[in-house]
Amino acid sequence: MPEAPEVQSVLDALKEPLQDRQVQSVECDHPKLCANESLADFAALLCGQHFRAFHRAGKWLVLELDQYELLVHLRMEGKLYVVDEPSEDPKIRKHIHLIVHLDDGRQLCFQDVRKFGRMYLYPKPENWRELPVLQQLGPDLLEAVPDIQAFKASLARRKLVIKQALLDQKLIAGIGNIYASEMLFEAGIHPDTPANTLSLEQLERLLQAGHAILQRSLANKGTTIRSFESTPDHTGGYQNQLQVYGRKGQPCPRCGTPLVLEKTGQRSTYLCPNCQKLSD
DNA sequence: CCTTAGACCTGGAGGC
DNA sequence: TGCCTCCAGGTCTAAG
Repeated sequence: MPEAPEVQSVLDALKEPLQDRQVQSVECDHPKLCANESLADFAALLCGQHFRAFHRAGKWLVLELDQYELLVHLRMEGKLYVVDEPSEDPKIRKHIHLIVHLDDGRQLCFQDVRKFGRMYLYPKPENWRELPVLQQLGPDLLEAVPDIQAFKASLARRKLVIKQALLDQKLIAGIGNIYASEMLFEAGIHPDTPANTLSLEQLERLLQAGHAILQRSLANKGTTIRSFESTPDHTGGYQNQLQVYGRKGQPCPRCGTPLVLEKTGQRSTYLCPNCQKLSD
């Protein structure tokens, strides 16, 4: 579900309620939630810690504690939010897999229908950016437009199409399936173009467009297609500005040609067959 | 090293 | 109403 703007929206919503709060106790019913600690150790290590700082890298949330970094990846449908009391609706309640009780009586909840979301708990390094999982990530496109020469070089010896390259977090971080379609449309590039055939100018146009789209989406608190909420009842607003994603058959906003849906590497891709020509 | 299919999960939507 | 199939904002793994 969430891409960089949605993750940033979640993080922004957590900062105020979590700042300097202490963990009193932890309830967790999902042994696989924390990928690098047993359930018992995970809960025990969290207890007594205070939330001290908050960061995002790509689609990762980084919650800094006194002695640990808690990394959270929401994957497709994970939600992380603070409430006075979690919902009593059993349909929601059954998907809350972690409750962290805070010293002000409020509760940090992790809710995830599909149980794809994952957390890691690591001892705090000197700098949070040294965390092993984050070392794998390419430059973050929400944060800045990366160096285009370097990006081109990273694609040079790869045999993959540009749509797939945009989704590879090692090459560039923060883009997901929605914004990949949007930025390719904005830049007028066909998703199946071999990534290593794009010119510097094309890549520049693509990443500039992508950065602007991610920033604009963040300003709207993200995109809500199915289920995204930064906090309960707070949906994003960017879905109203999507140009192509989810709009199969509707007229291209630029030329009026019906938009099409195709699969690239098992994932849906939306494009305008007229504005985004293959060949070259 | 790189690429690709399958796995991980659940629920909603649409066809019959 | 019920059953079946397909689909979903992501990423890891196993195998070629």
